[in-house]
Amino acid sequence: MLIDNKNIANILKSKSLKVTPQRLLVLKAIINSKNHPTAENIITYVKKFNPNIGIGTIYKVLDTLVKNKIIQKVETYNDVMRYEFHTKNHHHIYFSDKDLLLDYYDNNLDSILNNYFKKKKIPKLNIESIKVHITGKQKLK
Amino acid sequence: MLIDNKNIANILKSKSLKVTPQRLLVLKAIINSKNHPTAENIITYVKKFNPNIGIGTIYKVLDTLVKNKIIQKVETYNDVMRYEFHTKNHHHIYFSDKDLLLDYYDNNLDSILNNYFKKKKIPKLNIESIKVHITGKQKLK
DNA sequence: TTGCATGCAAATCGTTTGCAACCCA
DNA sequence: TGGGTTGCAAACGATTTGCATGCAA
Repeated sequence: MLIDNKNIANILKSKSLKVTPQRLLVLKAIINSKNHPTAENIITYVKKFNPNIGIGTIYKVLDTLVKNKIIQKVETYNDVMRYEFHTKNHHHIYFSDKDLLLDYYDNNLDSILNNYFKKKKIPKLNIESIKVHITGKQKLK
Repeated sequence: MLIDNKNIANILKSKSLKVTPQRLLVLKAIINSKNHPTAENIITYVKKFNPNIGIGTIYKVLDTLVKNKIIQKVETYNDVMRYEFHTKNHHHIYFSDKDLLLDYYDNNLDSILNNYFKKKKIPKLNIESIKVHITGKQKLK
């Protein structure tokens, strides 16, 4: 998918959100980011192109995007929020030695898990997503 | 496992940590808690038995316990820390409609995943744990 | 035009820190 | 006794809030 401002504007329009330069910038920051930017990462990126943008505005935009399911919050072990573009199901690999979180796509794994939980029903739960979180350290050699 | 102060003291001693009333209380709060208490939950519990304990002390005790792998931090989607007693590998079920996080034990699932990743090596990664995170909503009927 | 969005600054709140007094081993 | 631990209060830092102004539709 090629990303330009028109594409991003369409994402906003599809949710009946007003298209503003601030929202375009914030959303572009997240889409262009390789790995789960923190609010601080996003602020740094956005300020390069619009130094006058308010921090509060950025947080409000992030909140709006999350509420509209355009982006989502990522679970973390420390206390800063990370965000990612809302995309198809994927898993996470966490390098604990580096506090680095990578996406991991594996259709094969997805179907194994889906089949497993299709058979093994969990009482009173409608499953919406099944994600695997792998923790490890970098192999040195 | 029956838990009394002697058991908890032994956990601390096994890590060569000094046994103090504050540490006993904090650790007891976590062990007795059914589901992943926040620091605030722990503070409330502990203050019932020792109103004079300092908030800073509680955070320092939590930090010490995490560093000694007696407890661990739990990944969350909001910005408060949650803790759990360090125990054998388990998975999490998250009820998004209630912000409720439950433990899920499944040896069968564990071996499926371990076998899968034993075959499918991930480059440059020494896996330490594989956890499944299931998100869903409560089934209404 | 009009209501939603922005910029700004103050406020909030969970967590951390520094240090003197304390107390477990 | 001595070094790790505690209590306290101030500091910190990420995020939120309120409000006047601005701007997209």
